[in-house]
Amino acid sequence: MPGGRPRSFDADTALDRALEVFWRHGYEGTSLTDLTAAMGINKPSLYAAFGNKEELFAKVLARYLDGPGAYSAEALDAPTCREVLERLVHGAVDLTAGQNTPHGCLCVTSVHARGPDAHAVRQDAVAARKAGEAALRRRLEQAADLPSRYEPAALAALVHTICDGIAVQAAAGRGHDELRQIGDLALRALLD
Amino acid sequence: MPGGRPRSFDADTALDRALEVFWRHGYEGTSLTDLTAAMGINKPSLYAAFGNKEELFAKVLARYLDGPGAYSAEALDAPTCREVLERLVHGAVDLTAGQNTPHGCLCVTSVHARGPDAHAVRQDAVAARKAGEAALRRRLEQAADLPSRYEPAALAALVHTICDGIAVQAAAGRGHDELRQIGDLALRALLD
DNA sequence: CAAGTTTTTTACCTATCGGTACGTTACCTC
DNA sequence: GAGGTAACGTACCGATAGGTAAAAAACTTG
Repeated sequence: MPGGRPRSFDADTALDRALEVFWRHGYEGTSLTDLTAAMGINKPSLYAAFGNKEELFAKVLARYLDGPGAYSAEALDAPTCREVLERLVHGAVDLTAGQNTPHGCLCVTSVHARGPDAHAVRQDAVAARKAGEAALRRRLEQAADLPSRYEPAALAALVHTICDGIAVQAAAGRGHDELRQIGDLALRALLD
Repeated sequence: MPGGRPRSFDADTALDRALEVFWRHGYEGTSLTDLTAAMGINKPSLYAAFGNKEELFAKVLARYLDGPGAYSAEALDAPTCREVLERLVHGAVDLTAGQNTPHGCLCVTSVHARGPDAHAVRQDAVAARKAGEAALRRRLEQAADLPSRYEPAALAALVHTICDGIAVQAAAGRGHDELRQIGDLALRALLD
């Protein structure tokens, strides 16, 4: 029964192109023209495949979270508390100051999209951030080796705050190696 | 010789209104209509008094830095190293999660304005951030009580990173009291 | 009061924004 | 091959973006 002209582009690679653009220029700094140019499709194709700009961004954010941002969940599988935090901090540095990717974190830049049309987008980013922190808190609650001076919730919040700071620094132009040193210093202060 | 119609508004209070709007909605999320409405003047008056949107923002940023942001420079006058860092961190919490001001830091949100028309604005913000960190580094270099495990430059960078993280958390909706606890935990980890 | 100066107001400019109507093209099924 | 279906390209929509031209209004100086 179905038929119809087949799609001339791959939806996943198109999403990856959109991710690159949103990541580099932010939600508000990205126009539909930027998107269609990068994705290699026209506006009607974009709308048919992904909905409007907001919905496209939601799909892009999801792809970001379980692509480049997947380290954040995977870090929780590390055996020791120290290793979990190391992987989170080092992962944040690598993600936000990578060589072949835009600088900064999509989830952090999107929190700062505060124009009238960016409400939904900001909410999406805030929700993703809350989920990530809650996961870390649960991991720390069940840790046998958490230093006794820390409450899980408080440490989880602080670690996420430090990772946010790293993302800001990366977005402001600080390079990977310098950020790595900052991260290591933070880890030492927290755990030694 | 000079004469002319007198200005019907006060330039400084108009700047304060513009600051409130830019702070709340970001550079890219703020339109000239938003600005003129908040400032109580029309566009031609705005252009005559402050130049274009970019120049207005630069003036607003300067006003922000030595108004709400002045704590950052004043903190350096504290007698002890610990007190300097305390005042910086607590100041960041109060600034970014204040009751009567928008949440977040203008300087941090502006780093995330990455659209095509926001180049100059982003550069302004980055420059202000660099200056602030350099001032802290110099203060720590001349400190007699800097814990020996720290290099001044590295600690300055880390403290500013933590303050950036606090600003992000505030922009994402975390409240003042929670942020204060996060800041105190960071201070304890750094200095105890 | 007249001349000169500066601000204010209104109305408008072009470019671009996100989003869509519509006719054409390419495919599958019969 | 004919008919149905879905994506394609083009050309367009109203709204709004940042920015400005020009005349009316309010002041100072002579």
